[in-house]
Amino acid sequence: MNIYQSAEDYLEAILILRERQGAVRSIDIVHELDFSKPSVSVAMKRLREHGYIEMNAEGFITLLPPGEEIARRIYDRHKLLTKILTSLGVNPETAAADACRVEHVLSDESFEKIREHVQKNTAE
Amino acid sequence: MNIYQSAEDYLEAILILRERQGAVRSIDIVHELDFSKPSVSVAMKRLREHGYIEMNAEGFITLLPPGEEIARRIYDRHKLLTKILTSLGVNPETAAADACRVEHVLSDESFEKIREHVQKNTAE
DNA sequence: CGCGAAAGTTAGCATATGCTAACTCGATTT
DNA sequence: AAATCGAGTTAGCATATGCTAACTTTCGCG
Repeated sequence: MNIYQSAEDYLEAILILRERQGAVRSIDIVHELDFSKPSVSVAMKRLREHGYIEMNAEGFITLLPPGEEIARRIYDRHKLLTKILTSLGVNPETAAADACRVEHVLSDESFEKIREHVQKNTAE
Repeated sequence: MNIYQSAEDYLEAILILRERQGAVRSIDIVHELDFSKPSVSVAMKRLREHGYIEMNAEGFITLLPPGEEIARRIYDRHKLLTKILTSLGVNPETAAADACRVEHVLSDESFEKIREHVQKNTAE
């Protein structure tokens, strides 16, 4: 994986915002992640240059396939982690905040094992 | 908590080395963490200045109470995370590597819930 | 028309954290 | 004694990632 952790966060935020409200601009990400406009602007420039997103003349952002894939992967992990933590009794807000940090650093293998575990214990 | 993540790693490494071999010098940390000598030297200086460790004239390092507490906390978490991941079927090496990263970012609450879960499922 | 707000950008900066190069100092080896 | 080696340090650098200040551009409104 040759992408920065911050890029994963931005791509995930774009996906979340798209699901929530349809169209996504930089300013929405500013509010979602509580970052400054320049930080988001520079990050979007990087994502554009790497082919992860596209921005049209009005500033609306779309995920290109590589960006979509990363966003989806991270967001899936986010939901999975939130699920297992809340199932252990962790407060949903804390679980979501923890998921935001853990989603970037856990190996594929661990995610798969957690997924299997959740599936098994949800199937009942 | 007003300590850097890297400081947690260094303090944990000191504790691990102490348990493994008794005395600890900077050079041991260099080999353990696979960092350069200057990186470790500068980090030890910071830990010294913040009262987390002490170094005698020969360069031997001891954890002062605040450093010991942090090291112990992180190391406990490391072991707990490794345990739960391996119990889910994750390869021990992968589990340990994941634990190294997750141990810094998970909330106290999540750790406690994981601890309870492990205890319950180990008691049988 | 011209003012002001909203969105985006550029420039310059700060911090955490790693690195290499090059030095000191003491011990060991030739 | 001179050279070498091992440990530690300092100086200077690189990168990821955030920020503020200040600018442009566009658009709606009085």
